[in-house]
Amino acid sequence: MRDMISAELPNFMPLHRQVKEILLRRIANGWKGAGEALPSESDLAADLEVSLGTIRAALGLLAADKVLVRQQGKGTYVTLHDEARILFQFQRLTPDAQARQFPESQVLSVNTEPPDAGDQAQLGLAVGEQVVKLRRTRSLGGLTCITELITLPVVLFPKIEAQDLPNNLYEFYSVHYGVRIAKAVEQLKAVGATANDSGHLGVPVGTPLLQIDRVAVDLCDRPVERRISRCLTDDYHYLSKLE
Amino acid sequence: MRDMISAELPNFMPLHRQVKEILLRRIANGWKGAGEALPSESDLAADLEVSLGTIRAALGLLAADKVLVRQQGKGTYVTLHDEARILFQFQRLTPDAQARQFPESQVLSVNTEPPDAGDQAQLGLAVGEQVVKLRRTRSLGGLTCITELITLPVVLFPKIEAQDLPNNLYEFYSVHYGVRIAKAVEQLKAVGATANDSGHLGVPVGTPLLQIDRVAVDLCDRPVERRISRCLTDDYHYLSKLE
DNA sequence: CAGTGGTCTAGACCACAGG
DNA sequence: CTGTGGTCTAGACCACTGC
Repeated sequence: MRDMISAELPNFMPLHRQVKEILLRRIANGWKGAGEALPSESDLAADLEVSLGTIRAALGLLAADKVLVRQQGKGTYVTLHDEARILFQFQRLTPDAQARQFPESQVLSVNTEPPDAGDQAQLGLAVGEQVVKLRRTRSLGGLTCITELITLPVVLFPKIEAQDLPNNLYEFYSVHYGVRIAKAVEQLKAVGATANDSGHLGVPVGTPLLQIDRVAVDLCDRPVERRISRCLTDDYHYLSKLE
Repeated sequence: MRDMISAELPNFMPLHRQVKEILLRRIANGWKGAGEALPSESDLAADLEVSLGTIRAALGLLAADKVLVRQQGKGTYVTLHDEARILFQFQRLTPDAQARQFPESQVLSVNTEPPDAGDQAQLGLAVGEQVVKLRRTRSLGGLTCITELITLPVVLFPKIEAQDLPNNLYEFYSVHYGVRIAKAVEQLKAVGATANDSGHLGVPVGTPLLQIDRVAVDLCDRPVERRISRCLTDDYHYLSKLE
């Protein structure tokens, strides 16, 4: 078994970490789709020829990374990017007085363009590589409060201009392009509304907005989406947990 | 053993969770101070009459919660709130072009006052309970870029007005008042600079600032500090990881 | 009922720190 | 060298799910 693992993954690691990486790689390659069940612990243990405890450690790590969901008595499933999960993991903007909710979206335009310097760096693009820029506005509780500019490498998302884009993009990426968002890093700043923001949000130029510059990565930590959101925060706040 | 645990902690939980809670309670009560080493795994196992694996699971949970730090070959230690750790866990405001650094502080005033409605709710104060309000400014790389208002229940921090307050408050709380900050929740908004902000930061009234409203809790999840920071973000950003 | 994941145990061996 | 935590194993029993 150690030999088999070494063949699949040369570098040294504890066994349970190696098992984790093997399973992660398999999942990233489409071995099991979102929502599908993995084989049982004992089947996996037999398959990979390691003990149950080692398999459990690996599955536990993947569950902690939110790649898998485990349910006693049922099985282990590949995480589904349904709205509830997106809301929990990625939607940090919350109404001050109510529960978190999924924002509605209105697409403004979709264009293939050359990337700017920031896109180039954040998405790790090859020289000359083109990107798709998706502009939209979003509303929470009926009030338009976000302008959004989404940048995607055209290589990963061919012909996305022709598609009908839903509200929940991460689920859409997964279903139509096999691109699964695993996590993201956001940089926040306070900025003044531009003329463009002003028109869409109905506030004066210079109004303080919360700008969120997000880079989302897939299961293998490759950056696949950049998203700049500019949000009105009079009745909303961004929630951040430090633990 | 089960009976002994039941005596210390009546409600049902898996054994390793119970062990975790027992150790957490002991630490919160000053059993071991910040930086001190815990007994070895086998000593703890013998003491609590559970298997090594169970002790390891409990210690692993506490390490994941950053209450403990484990070092192979040395031992298990209560987490120390040194600058490096504070920087890593609580200092999310980062220069755009440089590494994270610890901000310098200038104390403006320290006063005992009645709490406002927000303090009352966020800190879970008893009716009529007084608070200490600490106002200061902070600078990163020589430039004053943050105004800060810190609110503390006077019950937990008696005579703090008379103390000389250092830059690293969380370490100070731990050493002088036995209050150990474990984690925090922050609510972020974009706001316009007030006349007060304007004076301290040297920017026009209305300049967009990032307002961070933090409530920090101790090991037992009791809120112990509220802190409202208003930050210039021209050359800084707030880093948030979604995982 | 059978099959799943959840918990607990006991014991072995390894890697590392420090005298 | 001893003692620490880190890893791996094997096997037992429990709790939950769904037929």
